[in-house]
Amino acid sequence: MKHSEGLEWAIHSCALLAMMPPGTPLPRRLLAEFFELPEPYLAKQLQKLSQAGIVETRRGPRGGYVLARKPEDITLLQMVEAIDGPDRHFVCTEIRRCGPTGVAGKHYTRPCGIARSMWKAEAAWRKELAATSLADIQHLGMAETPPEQTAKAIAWFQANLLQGETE
Amino acid sequence: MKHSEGLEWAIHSCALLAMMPPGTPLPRRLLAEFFELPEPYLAKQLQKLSQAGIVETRRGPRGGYVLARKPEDITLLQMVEAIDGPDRHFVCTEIRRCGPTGVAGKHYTRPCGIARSMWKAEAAWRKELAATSLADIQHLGMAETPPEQTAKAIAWFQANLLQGETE
DNA sequence: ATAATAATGGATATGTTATGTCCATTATTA
DNA sequence: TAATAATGGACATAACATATCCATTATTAT
Repeated sequence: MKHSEGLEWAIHSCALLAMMPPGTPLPRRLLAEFFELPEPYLAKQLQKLSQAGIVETRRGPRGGYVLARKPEDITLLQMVEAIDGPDRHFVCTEIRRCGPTGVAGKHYTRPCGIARSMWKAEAAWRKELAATSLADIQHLGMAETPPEQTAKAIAWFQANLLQGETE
Repeated sequence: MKHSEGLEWAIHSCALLAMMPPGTPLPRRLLAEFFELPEPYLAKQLQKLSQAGIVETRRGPRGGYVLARKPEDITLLQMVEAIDGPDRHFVCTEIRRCGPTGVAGKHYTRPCGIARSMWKAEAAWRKELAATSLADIQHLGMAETPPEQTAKAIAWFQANLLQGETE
């Protein structure tokens, strides 16, 4: 029971896109290089973000990924559901109906109480995720990123992404 | 990203143990038969519950499993952690330190904000689980179990568990 | 138009975890 | 002493996450 590592990549990718100057698509190759991630698999995660409408894509030269909405309007829950899917974590297989004492399904009017209790806890989790936006995460990130890294990152993007931009 | 099916079995097993007359150990064979579950694999789940101190075991004839505490004192969180482990679901691999712009680990004073946000949501989930006891679940279960099933269950236990008890 | 760039989506391979089974051992009761 | 029942280790299988590859489509610059 743990989240896929791809989720971590996806959220960090969104956080990075949120820091880019507006209207500057970031190609997958640079994203993968920036985090030292395997590009083909990262592609799968970005595809899911794209299909979920969280990022938009621009094909061709000078293309890449951009956020589809303002960071304030992208929640952690949306990113999590884009990658891990919308399904509940606790699956009820209705074992209460099985065995020698089970009765016909129609006699069970409500979902099993165990499932409902588990789902209630999941709802609390989702609520917290829905209350956290990419802007909130950005804010946390700014406070904790070492200044050295920020400087290096700016220089790196200058060299790799924006080279020739001003020629 | 979903819970193991064994978790469902474990919680239902505890709920069943909670309904047994006090001091009556329920052997694994009957538990498995009652829910139509594969006994050897159910054994693994019960072992975890036993190691976590949630159930106690009695070996030998007339042995089996009994709850180690009153249902009020067993929480959903304890059962979940017994089966799925205590680890966090979101694992932070610190990819912020990777790549061409990462700096030495000592410069990062706090855990990554993305991880902290995910963990905050998990804390809300755990809090809800910790607030739900086996007694609460029992209460929900009683309200939703068809009377026919209750009758069949009592008869079945009379026939299988308590036979010869009063001879 | 053409060449180069970049995302898409399908197919496939690999590795890890969950699921399931088996058995020898230990503990307990009749 | 024989039967019952949990324990824990070893092992097999199935499902899912991770990873790679490639042909295709879309776009931009020349």
